[in-house]
Amino acid sequence: MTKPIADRKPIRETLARDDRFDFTLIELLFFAYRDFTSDPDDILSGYGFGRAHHRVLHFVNRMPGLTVAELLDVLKITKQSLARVLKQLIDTGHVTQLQGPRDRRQRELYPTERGRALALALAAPQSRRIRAALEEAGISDRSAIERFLKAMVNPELRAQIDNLPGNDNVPDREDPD
Amino acid sequence: MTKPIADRKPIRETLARDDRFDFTLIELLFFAYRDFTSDPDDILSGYGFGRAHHRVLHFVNRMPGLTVAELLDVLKITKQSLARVLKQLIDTGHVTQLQGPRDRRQRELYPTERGRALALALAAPQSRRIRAALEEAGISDRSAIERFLKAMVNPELRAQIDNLPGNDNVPDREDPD
DNA sequence: AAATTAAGTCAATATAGCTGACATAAATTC
DNA sequence: GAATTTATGTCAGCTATATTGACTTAATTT
Repeated sequence: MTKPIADRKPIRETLARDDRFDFTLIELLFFAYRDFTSDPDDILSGYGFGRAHHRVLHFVNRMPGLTVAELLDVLKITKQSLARVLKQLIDTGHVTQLQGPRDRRQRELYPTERGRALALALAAPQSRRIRAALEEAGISDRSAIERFLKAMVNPELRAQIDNLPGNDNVPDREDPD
Repeated sequence: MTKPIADRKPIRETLARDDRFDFTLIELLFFAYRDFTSDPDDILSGYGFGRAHHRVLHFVNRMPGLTVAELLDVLKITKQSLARVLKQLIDTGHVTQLQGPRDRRQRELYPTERGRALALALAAPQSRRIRAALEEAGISDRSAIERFLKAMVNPELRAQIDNLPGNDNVPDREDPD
């Protein structure tokens, strides 16, 4: 006997239709997100940057002056992971650090002109894709998409989304009945 | 002069409201997808598996008998990337290979009982999250979410989605007017 | 018989994340 | 004022996931 690795008999049936599983939306989220991120990925590779740089650049542009700790909290990565990426963005003149005015231990992060331009260049194709999708899909109630995606986020993190500029206008659905 | 790295002057203004950019949906997609994938990630780490194993396992379960080449085409990764992950799934008895009946060069991939069970265990929390989100967001027209996500996918890949079992019922919107 | 195809494998590389340990400076607490 | 905590930065090493390129084997097609 080689190894008792259970039963290797092949299952030939696909997954049955089952109310407990939503394969359609699971797969749509996978494919949609993959193509959604491919637009900026192509641009970034020209700079030697990756998706990690994009995320840092995006939030530094959306929340200019946020501290390193705040950025870590938004991205949910470790200080060491951020370090390399942030250093590259600073070295290439996309991001600038300023000593915190109240607490001089803090480093406030700001985009430079160059960093702002790159952030917009990355957001442009993603925005075009979203706009085209809303139109093609004939979405009349855009807020339904926003409510759904927001409800997919862990509840304790939703406040963070509201605190981003221009996002406080999407209430968590306060029961309109 | 140190290095002419353009202008390092910090930009203190956040990104202006601008019709050309959809920061709200860009960020919602980021946060929603991150939390959506965190559910299976936690389970997978207990097996020493990662997200790559999840994707392979998922599609082998959804399309039992698909060949290695077909799987590569769905995942859009290289043969060498798949090799390690697939080998681990086969070694642990989650996936089985059968020689193709027509073309004996092909290897048809099937889930085992164990692989089927794990695929369902991974789909369960994701499906629960989706169901809760649809409910919390008060989505009356679920098909709008499906149409939007599908329209986010590159057009040439949408046929692939239709070919998955149970998905041929979400037309690309053939202009209902 | 020759060319092509499906799959597998070897080696090297890149990116993005991780843990743990430690250093520095500034702020807070005792 | 001394001790502790906090914010940031940095070193070293590790893991997972992907890449490219080169090559092999076996089977099919031309």
